[in-house]
This record gives sequence, C-alpha cells and structure tokens, in this order.
Amino acid sequence: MKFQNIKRSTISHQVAETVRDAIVSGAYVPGDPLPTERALADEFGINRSSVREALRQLESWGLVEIRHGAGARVSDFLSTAGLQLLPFLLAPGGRLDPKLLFDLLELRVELLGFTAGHAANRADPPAIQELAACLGRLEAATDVEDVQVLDYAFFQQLVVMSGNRVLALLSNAIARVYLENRALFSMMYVGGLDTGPHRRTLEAVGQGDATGARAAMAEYGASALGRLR
Amino acid sequence: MKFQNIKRSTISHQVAETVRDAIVSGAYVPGDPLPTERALADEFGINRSSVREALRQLESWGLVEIRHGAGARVSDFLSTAGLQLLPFLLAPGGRLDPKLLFDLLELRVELLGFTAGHAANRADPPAIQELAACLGRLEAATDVEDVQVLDYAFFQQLVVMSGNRVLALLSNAIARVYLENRALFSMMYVGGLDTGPHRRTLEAVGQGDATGARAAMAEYGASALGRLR
DNA sequence: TGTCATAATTGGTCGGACCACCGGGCCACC
DNA sequence: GGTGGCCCGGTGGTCCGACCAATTATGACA
Repeated sequence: MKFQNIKRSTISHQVAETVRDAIVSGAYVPGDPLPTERALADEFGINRSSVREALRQLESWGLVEIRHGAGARVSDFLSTAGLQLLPFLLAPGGRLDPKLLFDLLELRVELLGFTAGHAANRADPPAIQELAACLGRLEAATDVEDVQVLDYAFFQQLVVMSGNRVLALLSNAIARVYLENRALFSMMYVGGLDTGPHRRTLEAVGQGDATGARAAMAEYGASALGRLR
Repeated sequence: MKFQNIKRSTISHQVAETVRDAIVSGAYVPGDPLPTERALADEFGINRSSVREALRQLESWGLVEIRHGAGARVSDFLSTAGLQLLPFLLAPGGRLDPKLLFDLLELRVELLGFTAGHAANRADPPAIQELAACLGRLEAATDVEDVQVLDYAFFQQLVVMSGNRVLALLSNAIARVYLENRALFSMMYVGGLDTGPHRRTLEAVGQGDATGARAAMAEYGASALGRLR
C-alpha cells in the first residue's frame, strides 16, 4: 500500500476549483456575470482577499474576464482557453464526456506518430539505450497502474528524443489529463498491454527509420482508440 | 484610422509579467528561491496583497511552486508548464529563439494536415461555404496584417469544421503565440501569400477528400517552414 | 554528537479602509 | 430629439496592519 500525497490546499485554491467546476459543468454559461467579490466572500464565509486570489487563477485559466468596476463575467472558454482546461472538461461533475475523450485520443494518434518519426530522425545511441530501458521496465511491470505510468514514460522518452520543445510543452499538458483522470485511462490497460508496437518503434528508431517508427506508434495509438468504442 | 484598445493593467499583472520574463529569460534558474512576498512588495514598492495575486498567476502558469512557510521556488517549467508559456518562451527578452520557432512550425505542419483531413471527413455544406468565404476574404486582402489575420481565420474555420474540441483548445493556445508575437510571423507573409494550397484544400474538403486536404494543407505548412531558413 | 524544544522566517487569512472605474439616471443645453 | 456634463451607487484595485500556520534555523541539553 502506497500512501497518496496529502494535498494541503489553500482556501483560494479550493474556491478556484469550486467555481471552475461550476463553470465547466455548465452551471454558469459564457457571458453570465459572476457574483461580486464581496458576495462570493460572504457566500463562502471567507475573506475577500482569498476570493481575489481565486479569481486571478480563474482568469489565467481563461475562464473568466474581470473588468474594473464592472464585475467578472464567464468567458467563452472554448474559444479562449488552452489545453490546461482539458483535464477538467473531460469529466465535468464526474460525468465523462466520451466525445471529448475520443477527440483527445484521435489527436494523440497523430502526435504519437509525429513524435516517433522525429525521434527516429534525431536519436543518438545513449537515448536509444534509455528508450530500450523504458521498454524493458514496461514489459517487466505487472501492476496495471505501473503499466500505465511506464507506458507514458516510454512516450515521454520519445518526446525528449524528438528534441522538439513545443511538443514537450504539449505533452506536459496532455500528461496532466492522465494525472487528473487516471482511472479513466486505466481501461486502456485492462487485459494487459500489447508491447509489440513499442518494440517495433524502438527498432525503427534505432535504425533511424522515421517512416517505420511513425507507423508503429500510430498503430499503437489507433488500437487504443479502437478499444474505446 | 482605427484606434487601438487602450489596455489597462493592474499592478499584480505587471508584477507577474515582470517576474515571468525574469524566469523565462534565465535570470532565475529552476530550483532558485524567489524573494519572499514581503521582499518583493518592498522591492516593487507595492502592497503584499498585489504580490500574492501575482504569485498565484505565476503558479497557475506552472512557473513557480509555493510552499507554506518555505517560500516560492522556480519550478522546472519545461517539464511542468503547458503551451500557455510558449508565447513568452519564443522571444525571451526580445531575442528570438529560432530553434523554438522551428519546432513550432514543424509541429504546425502536422496539425495543419490533421485538421484539414478531419475537416474533410466531417464537413457539411454551410461550413464549406463559410470556408470558401474565408478564402475569398483572404484573397481580397492586400494589407500584410490583414492577410496574416485572415490566413489564421481560414485555419480556424478548418478547426471548427473538424469538430475536434481538443484540437480547438490546442489551436487557441497556438493563436496566442501569434497574437503575442505578431511581428515575428509577419515575415511569413512578405511578398504575398500563395493561396494555391488553400484553394486545393477547399476543393478537397468540399469533395470529402481527406487525403487530398491533408496533403494540400501540409504542403502549405511545409512551405512556411521552408521560408524560415 | 545527536536530539529536541524553541525562536525566527515565511506563506495564509483576516478585517477594514480608501481609491478608481463603470453604469445608469438626471439635467442643462443645443 | 440628441448631446454632453454631472452625480451616485455598485464593483474591482490597492493598501495597511494584524494574527495564524507551516517550515526552517538555532541552540541548549543529554
């Protein structure tokens, strides 16, 4: 039994999360005015400073727009927010949005291929060795949760090898989706993981075969996508 | 003559931007402790509340990690932050990072293809008509800045047509890169824009030809990438 | 030398005050 | 009828000073 990290949370974080969930779950519609800072402070029974800190957070998530003297409004976050919202949009109020998950995995297929292809182009021996080690650890794992983590580590190593920092940032954002909704993705791993595509990817990357690596990784992504239906 | 919107800024935003730039430009290295809230307030000559609001923002950008009683440390943002940092990483301290721009455009090629392909699969007549209108406006424009905006609008319409909401969030993030560094990308448009790929994309999307649409849009992205060298 | 209570440091929360800005209503003026 | 000036209540922005809570440094003691 491993203990979870105890998450200590500040009041402002809790408020931000509460209001954030209210917004993404549709309790507030884009354009709606938020209660005033003083009203929120009253409602939550906390100080206005804490509310303000929470609002700053909501603002930087792209969820609300604050105007001096005129209050805060819920913004049209689907056209202003970035991927940092995805973890919370995926299962608002505990209810999974299957279409959104499908969209994510669909895009992931593309990114997996892109990543593997560029990793093959730019790989150097030590990195390839590290990738092989990742694969070894993955194949040795039995616990579902470990498999999940190590599978992601394999992909992460490919991202590093690709040398594309924009891709790295993008993959950070996607990693958060996994972390926030770990249970959601565990279904992709029940009944064991076929590491065949991983092995073929490793081989192709080792030979600098970008086309092969891309195909192998895309195949893996597509199979995960297929398992969703 | 159109007047620009006057942008009013709060103190906390200014502080957040200042510290953010100091971090991404390397003045602080990941792991470094930030000055204490009280010290920052003194240094900037402002109140501690404003500093705290700024720190919340930096925290939600993934740039710093705050621990009760122990101060704030700069986090290893390249492995924790998401795409929302990209606009500022691209030209820290006014100096362009050409490799990062290359990485972005390289990834963009992939995304353009993905977007066009899926748009072709899911397009309906009114959306296609709107896409045609986008192309019309683009070809009618003469001002470089207008071309830049309308070129992006064409892509944005493809994103909408693809029906992939994750892609939409991703493209929001990338849009911010354009907006924050508009001048940087204007070079891609000097000497006019060849709208041939756009026209071929429109045609392919209209016929539901995913492969053709993907190829046309990828070609366009690759040409932009080539112009960078 | 190692341990542990304690003090100092630092972030978290609070209450209250005042300023800056927005929106709407009102009114004089053209 | 329309325009601009003016005022006023509501709301966000900033400040101050105080105290609480967690961490870290300190130093006495065994």
